[in-house]
Amino acid sequence: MSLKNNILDNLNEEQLKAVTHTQGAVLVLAGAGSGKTRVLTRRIAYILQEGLARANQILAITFTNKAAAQIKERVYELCDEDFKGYFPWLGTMHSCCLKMLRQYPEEAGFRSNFLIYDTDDKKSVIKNCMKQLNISDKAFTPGYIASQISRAKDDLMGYTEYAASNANDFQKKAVARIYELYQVKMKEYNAMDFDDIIFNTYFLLKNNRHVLEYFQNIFKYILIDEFQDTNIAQYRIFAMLSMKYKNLFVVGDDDQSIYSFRGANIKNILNFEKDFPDSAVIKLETNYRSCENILKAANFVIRNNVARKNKTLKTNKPEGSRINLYKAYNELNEAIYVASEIKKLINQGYSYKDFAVLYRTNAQSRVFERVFRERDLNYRIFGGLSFFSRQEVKDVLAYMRVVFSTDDDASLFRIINQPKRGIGDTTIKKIQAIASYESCSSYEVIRNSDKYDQLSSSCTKLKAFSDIIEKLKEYDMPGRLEELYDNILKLTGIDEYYILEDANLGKERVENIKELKSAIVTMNQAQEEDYGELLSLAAFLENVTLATDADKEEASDDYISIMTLHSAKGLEFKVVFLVGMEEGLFPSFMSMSESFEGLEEERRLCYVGITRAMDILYCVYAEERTKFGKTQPCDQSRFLKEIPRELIDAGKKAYKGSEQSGFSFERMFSQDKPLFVTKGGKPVDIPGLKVSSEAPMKKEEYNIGDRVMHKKYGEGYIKDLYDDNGMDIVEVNFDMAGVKRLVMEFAKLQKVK
DNA sequence: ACGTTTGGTATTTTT
DNA sequence: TACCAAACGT
Repeated sequence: MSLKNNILDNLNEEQLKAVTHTQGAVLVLAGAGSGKTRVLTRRIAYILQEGLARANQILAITFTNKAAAQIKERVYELCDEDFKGYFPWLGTMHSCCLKMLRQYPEEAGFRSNFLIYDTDDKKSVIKNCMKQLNISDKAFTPGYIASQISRAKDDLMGYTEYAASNANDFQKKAVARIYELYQVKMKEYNAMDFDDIIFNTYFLLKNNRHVLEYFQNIFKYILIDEFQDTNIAQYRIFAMLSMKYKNLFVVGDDDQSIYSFRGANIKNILNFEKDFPDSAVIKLETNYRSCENILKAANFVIRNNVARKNKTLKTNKPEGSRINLYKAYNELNEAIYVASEIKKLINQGYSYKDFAVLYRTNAQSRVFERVFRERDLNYRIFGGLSFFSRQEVKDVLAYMRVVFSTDDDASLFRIINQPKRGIGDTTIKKIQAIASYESCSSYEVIRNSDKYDQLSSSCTKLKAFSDIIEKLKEYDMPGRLEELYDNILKLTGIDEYYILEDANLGKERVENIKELKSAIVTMNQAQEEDYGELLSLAAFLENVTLATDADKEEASDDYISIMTLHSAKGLEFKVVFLVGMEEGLFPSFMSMSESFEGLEEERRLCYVGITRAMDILYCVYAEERTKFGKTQPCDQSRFLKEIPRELIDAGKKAYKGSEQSGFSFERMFSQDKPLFVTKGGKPVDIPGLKVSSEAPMKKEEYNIGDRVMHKKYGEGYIKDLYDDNGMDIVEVNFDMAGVKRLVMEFAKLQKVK
């Protein structure tokens, strides 16, 4: 392995120690901007250079996809040539654990083609469980149940333990029942949720000695980034794996722990020192990122937290400008102000990529998107709902998933009537009842629907559906994913269906599923280039659920980053705008109602936000903001008050321009609803004009061009008559209501002379 | 079986 | 507001 010789250049004493201390466990407490990533990547390169391990004997864990990509890139940069065919295990907790599970699915209790369920899938399974158990979704929201189950798994509690430890709690006993049924169903579906990936990996290693030993022998070096954000289950896994070589290296900062809502546990740091009593502890306390004023502000904010190790970061950078504070009228004015400041700074020589707009909630992104687009500013919104979670994309993916695994009921019932093929709720209930009685999969019932009397009426439709799936299975082969995609569209006609359903929305949907195809093509190419092998359906589906949009290539890399404070962790920008700094929004109302711990976590989040900035920091809040459709007055965030006045430049007055008014004409006129038109633009029922409900119209009696009368839509001309999947459809162009597609059997049209 | 309307409700952060 | 489920009518 030949490496560039600068691996140890430009490191301070502590950093150097962290890089070169390669014997035994190491705990690095790294403040914000103290060169954590640099240490991590150099250490990997150093281990390789010294020949202490081959690349594939190194396991490096990050918290987000973005961080994994970044570290990968930097490690590759540091190493001149490739890794001689060996690759380090470098990825998120979830992707690395999944890799182990894929290697030993049977030992983990799953069939090899198990699938990963995302949050949506998970919620829909929980909903079904609640229905089945007759637990009203008013008692608990599915979201609450989901988080209870997650927390339990984070603490390695299965449903049995959960039930046992909550035996006296009436409500939690109900949760335990749902938890149990949920796990039973997931097993039937041969599926895991995100938390199961971790949970099952733990028990895979714990219960299978040979598997544990296999991986213990592989991983000579284990590195974990963002250690403060790991939960108990995650920590246990990697502690177990490193018991042989004991080379566990963890980096973290208690002040940046912002994921306790996901079970992250500071106790892990204490456990670490207990489990590895000889561990070296290294502190990185010099910040190389932010100007002094910014760092001072961050320190002043974070010192208000009670539960923290006392430390103060120092910087060697210049004082810099003071923190800009701006009070906007409302969220629109806020976005306009940010846009104008960005334009101003761009004229002074900054470029788009130097800016980040950070907010507490994804919902805040909208205004920025609109305003930036109007002003031709290059931007990119991270997070929010990912491309792969759009309805239409999920539809097509559901076909792919069912082809891959017919046990996947969540996907199966998503597409069984999408596009409409006349299979409704009643039929679905029957199928599920039969499946549980026969203890086979729902898909098997569908495929053999002719054998069940209860399904006689829908058997033809069900067969037609399963025939499509069976035909598609032919393409479940590495390298044939594009064909699979093409045939899904061809055999289901789902693209035409979207258009038929709603011409405008449909167009957008078709665009999106076309983009899915280019995603397939891109991933296929990447797979060939990186690994010299064809992309399998399994690998594709996994990428799609586990990867967010981090790996989506952008045409230009010069854009303003717009994202939540959470996604900004680990990143840095020359200019940062912290927007929506208002009580109730940030700190969020939810966190304040919990406990003081919730508030402290918000404060850490604020600390993370401030320390993202290198040169200039803006804090913006609005006097009033629209929340749930209502305009509400806002107070500035308590965090702003924690920054001493002398660090703040509040001289920024309201943005002077034609658009400054707090009263928004734009909003007033952009309402969808016209003021003086009858409801929905449709004619209102006129009393006295009754249409007798006669026998259903017969196809033979009508022709294209006939004038007909409809009870609700009024009069119009028949535009088209045709058969759609066994249903007679009539399309009528109504004078008032426009073109409507009606099922002849129910339309009850009357001929008009 | 499907489409539309209505009424009720939720509203944090991510793999 | 925006989204969803149940109710209602076709």
